[in-house]
Amino acid sequence: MKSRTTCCRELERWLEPATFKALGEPSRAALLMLLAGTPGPRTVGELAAELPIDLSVVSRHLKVLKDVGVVTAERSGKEVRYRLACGDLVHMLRNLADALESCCPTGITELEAGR
Amino acid sequence: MKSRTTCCRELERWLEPATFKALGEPSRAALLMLLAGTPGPRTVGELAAELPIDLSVVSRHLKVLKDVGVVTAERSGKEVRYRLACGDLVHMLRNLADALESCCPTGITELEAGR
DNA sequence: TATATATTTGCACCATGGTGCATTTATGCA
DNA sequence: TGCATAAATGCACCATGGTGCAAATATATA
Repeated sequence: MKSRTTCCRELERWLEPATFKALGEPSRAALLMLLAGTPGPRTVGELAAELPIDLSVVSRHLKVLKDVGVVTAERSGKEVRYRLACGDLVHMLRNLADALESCCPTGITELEAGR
Repeated sequence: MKSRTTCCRELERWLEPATFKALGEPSRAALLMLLAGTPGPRTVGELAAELPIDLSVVSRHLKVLKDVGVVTAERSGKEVRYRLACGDLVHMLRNLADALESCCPTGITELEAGR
């Protein structure tokens, strides 16, 4: 098990507020699920067609997700194809879980969780 | 590997916007790190003493974290001891990571991550 | 160049929410 | 009961940000 000071550095590294704020907005969470729901990239128009919000708003949400590295964008002619950065996201979540687990004394944790 | 429809249900289950919104606020992220940084519970006053915000604000932030299950509260005399629900949080993060991984075709994912 | 389509950006509106101060509530003790 | 301490709540202020519409930009094609 890592030391407590080490786990705190790890926590600070992976608990990026901007990323969680990006994922914490319902419309953006819906976008993420749409992107995860089908293989391959999707255009802004395709995504907007499946949500009850304006295309321009979808474009802005995708920019937010791109800025925190949750999605990647690639222009293809007139369209821009957005793709979920699945590997990076999974990597972040697992590292954060590991960091938290390093911090929390397992015994107490299990007790608290009531299992 | 789970089917795509299954992974979407799992995603919807674990990608709770309220939880991520709670973690996406810098002051609350700081609270989480303080709670993870030392073993055992902390009182509102102790936590407020380590942050540049008013005690009342800390109290409110802790309520938000409690409402989404990130921390637990236990009154002990005049004090209220807040504790990180570490096990639940780790559980949620790992399940979310698994759901995402089930959705994303691994080959494409690895390519995107540039590894 | 002119036109059409896809996306982004400027703008204004408005809801949400983070903040501090003052007050209230909860608890323990004399 | 009265007083002191810890925490929560009411309130007002203000910054942030989600939203739609219109205009601007990017790209392909005639």
